[in-house]
Amino acid sequence: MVEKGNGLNKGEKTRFLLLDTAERLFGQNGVTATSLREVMKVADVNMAMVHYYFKNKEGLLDAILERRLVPINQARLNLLGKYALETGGHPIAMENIIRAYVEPFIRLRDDADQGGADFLKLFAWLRMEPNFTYHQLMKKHLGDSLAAFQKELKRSLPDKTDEELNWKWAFLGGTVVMTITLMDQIDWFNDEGDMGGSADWIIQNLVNYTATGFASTFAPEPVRAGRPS
Amino acid sequence: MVEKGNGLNKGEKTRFLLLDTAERLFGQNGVTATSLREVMKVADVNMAMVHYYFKNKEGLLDAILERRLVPINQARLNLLGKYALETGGHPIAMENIIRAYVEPFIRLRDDADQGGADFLKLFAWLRMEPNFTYHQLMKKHLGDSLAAFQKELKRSLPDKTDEELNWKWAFLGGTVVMTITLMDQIDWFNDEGDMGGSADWIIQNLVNYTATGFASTFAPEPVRAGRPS
DNA sequence: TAAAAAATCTATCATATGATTGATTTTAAT
DNA sequence: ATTAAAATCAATCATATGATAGATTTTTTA
Repeated sequence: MVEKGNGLNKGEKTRFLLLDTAERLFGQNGVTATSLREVMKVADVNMAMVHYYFKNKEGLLDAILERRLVPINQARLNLLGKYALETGGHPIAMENIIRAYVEPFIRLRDDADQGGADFLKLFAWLRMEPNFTYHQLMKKHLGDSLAAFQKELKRSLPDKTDEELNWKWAFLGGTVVMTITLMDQIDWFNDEGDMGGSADWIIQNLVNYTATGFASTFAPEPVRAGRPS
Repeated sequence: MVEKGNGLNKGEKTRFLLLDTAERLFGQNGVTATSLREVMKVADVNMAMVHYYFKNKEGLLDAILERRLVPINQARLNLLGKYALETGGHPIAMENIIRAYVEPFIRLRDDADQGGADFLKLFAWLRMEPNFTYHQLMKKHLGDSLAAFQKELKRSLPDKTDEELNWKWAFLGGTVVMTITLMDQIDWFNDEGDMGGSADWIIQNLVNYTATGFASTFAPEPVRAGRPS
């Protein structure tokens, strides 16, 4: 329900219906575990429609990712740009780099439609999935904005090696993914309730935690054959 | 090949063979994406053997988890006990709590057999998997040691709320999972090579990073209906 | 209103899956 | 050597899956 029923012709309507339904089921049960038949049944749409609109299951997933990640990337870059403007040429504070990356993403949770939250789960699952095809799909939709963040990262912490920054950025990714999983999962520790808290609160703490971690010191890089440091 | 072929009778031998093979394939391709037929084919063992030894696919996964996690939990608690002894009644330093938790786990990567590394991937994937059955399996095998760590955590950082500690512990989990994924994945950033480094180096940095993060400050906890703080 | 295009439907293909049964072989015990 | 138990095997069941082809309906265009 990203697009309400405003002025959509018949085809667009079922296309969106499929995207919404698949996003929900993929997020709730995982991509592999969700059959196209199930999607069609829930959406109350004919079997053949997936192939008509998306060619195949992978195409469907691709469209889901695109629909959400294009605006997300845009928002991330906008925020990054805003912070860059504020500092007037100086490096952006770590907190703000992280915030620019995390905030548009986590905020999906509070989207008017449940779809945002479902997408987050789908994304978290996808990030950990060993399936290479799915990974490539993700990178395809994330790749562009990543470079900008890497650049700002390096500017903000010029003394750190690329390897250290890459690892820490990955740590951030893991924290984000786990946050997503936990926001929605039953409490991992208590078997009841959730680990709720508003998106704002979570974002704030996630940013603080990660920014602090970025300040930590990595051990001297071990010498590795064939990789110039 | 956790157990070499010493003194195993026929049944135990194929049982271990199945565990090894399934662990490898589950880790490399994911549980859902790996069919029992594939496992049997690779192990060169008859189809019915899974059900003979493990009842079904879930039973197989269960056995895999148990084989690895029982010693891991033991090692974790041993380390924690060692550090507790060293401090002589005083709270254990955050670094050491985290190290006790992380080290036995990450070190699986350097096991003589590739199985340890495969298991790590399996575990990481499992942690993010929405499938509730699989989650319960994990908790069943992790539950016991978790309490001990929570207790030491609280002792070490008595001023933090339980909620903050739970969140940060979850952050640690996410970082660990991402580390596992990354240790073995082709470089997420550069499309080539891996993000290697010895297990020791990685553990050291992971511990530093996370311990630093634990010192960060959470925003004041928002009031939540029905949940006493 | 007639023709063209878009969208939907029914039916089906080819294959993969987890699971089970009952016969058969191998191993261990007497 | 004989017998009981353990382990393996081939064959099959019931079902689920992604995908496609071709007919049919609906919508749009001229």
